[in-house]
Amino acid sequence: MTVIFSKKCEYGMQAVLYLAAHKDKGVIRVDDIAETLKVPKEFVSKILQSLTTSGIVSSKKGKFGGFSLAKDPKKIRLIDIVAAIDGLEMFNSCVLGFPNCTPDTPCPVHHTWGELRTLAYNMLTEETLDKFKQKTINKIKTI
Amino acid sequence: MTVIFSKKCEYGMQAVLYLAAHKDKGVIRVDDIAETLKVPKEFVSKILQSLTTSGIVSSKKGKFGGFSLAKDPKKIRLIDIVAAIDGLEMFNSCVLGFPNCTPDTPCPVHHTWGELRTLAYNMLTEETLDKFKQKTINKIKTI
DNA sequence: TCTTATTAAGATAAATTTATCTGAATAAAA
DNA sequence: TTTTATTCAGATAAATTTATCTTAATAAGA
Repeated sequence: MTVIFSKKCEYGMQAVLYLAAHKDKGVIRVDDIAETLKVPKEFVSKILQSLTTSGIVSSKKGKFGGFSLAKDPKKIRLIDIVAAIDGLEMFNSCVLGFPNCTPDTPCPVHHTWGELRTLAYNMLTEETLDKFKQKTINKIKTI
Repeated sequence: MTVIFSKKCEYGMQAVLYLAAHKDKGVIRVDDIAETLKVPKEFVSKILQSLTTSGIVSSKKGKFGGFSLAKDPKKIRLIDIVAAIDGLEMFNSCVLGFPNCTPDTPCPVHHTWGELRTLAYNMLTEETLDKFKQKTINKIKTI
C-alpha cells in the first residue's frame, strides 16, 4: 500500500472542509458529517475531538450540540490539519527510507524529491479553507 | 503517520539499489544487504523473494547463493519496484481520500495534486538504476 | 425534574503492516 | 555422503492503524 496521508488525516481534512462549507449552519452533528462523507461515525468523531484539542474545531455537547470551526476559515490551512493529525515529519524525511538523508548525505533522489516535497507543502499551505468552500460543496454532492 | 511508500517498498527499493550498486560482485547474501542497510533480514528476504516473482531480481539457493538483479540496471526503474510492491494506485487516487475524484468530479485540490503526482511519477520513471550506482554507494557509506 | 439528543472518553475489536521464527529445499564442496 | 550455507515457505507474533461499542457527561426543552 502507498499512502500520502493516513485515513485519520484524510477523514479529518474532509470533515473540516465540510464544516467550513457549512459554516453558516452553525454546529453540525457528527451523524450528518459521517453520513454525507460516508465515513465511520465514531472514527470521525474521535478525529474531530482531537482537532478540538488542536484548536481547529470546537464542540458543543448536549442536545443540538455538534462541531463547528474554532476559527475563521480564512485562518485555517490544510497543512494545519495535517500537522495536527499526521505531523509534518514527511516533509523532512527520505522518500526511500534512508536514515539521515541530508544535503551532505543525500539519497539517490534527494534533490528531486526535495523539490516535490516543497511543492506539496506549498499546496497545503498557500490556500486557506475559505477558498475551498464552493469546490467542497460541489464535490460533496457527488459522493 | 504519513507515508509515501510502505516500509516494504522502501526496503525493496533500498535493496534493489544495493544490488545494482554491487552488480559486479555477483550474487549477494541477504545478510550483507540487511546488515549494511540496517533493515530486518527476514523481512528484506521476503521482499526480495517477491521481487523475484516480479522478475526484477533473481535468486540462487544453496551455499554461495544469494540475490542479484534479474536484468540490466539500465532496464530497471524505481517505478518498477513501486509497481511490484505497493502498486500504482496512489498515482490515481485522491489525496484527500474522496471517492471518485476525477476531472468531472474533482476534490478541492484535484488539479494541483494531479500535477504533483505526475512529477512524482516522472521522478520514478525517467531514470534507470544504472544512473544511481555511485550515489547509492556514497549513501550506503553513511548509514 | 425527566426525557432526549448529542459529544466525550475509554475499552475493545478488527484489519493491516511490520517483523520474527522454524524447518524444508537446495547447492557447493569436503 | 555429509557438512555447511544459503534461499524458500509457511506459521506466528508484534505493532500500528482503523473501526466499533458502551457508558458517561452535558445541555436543551417538555
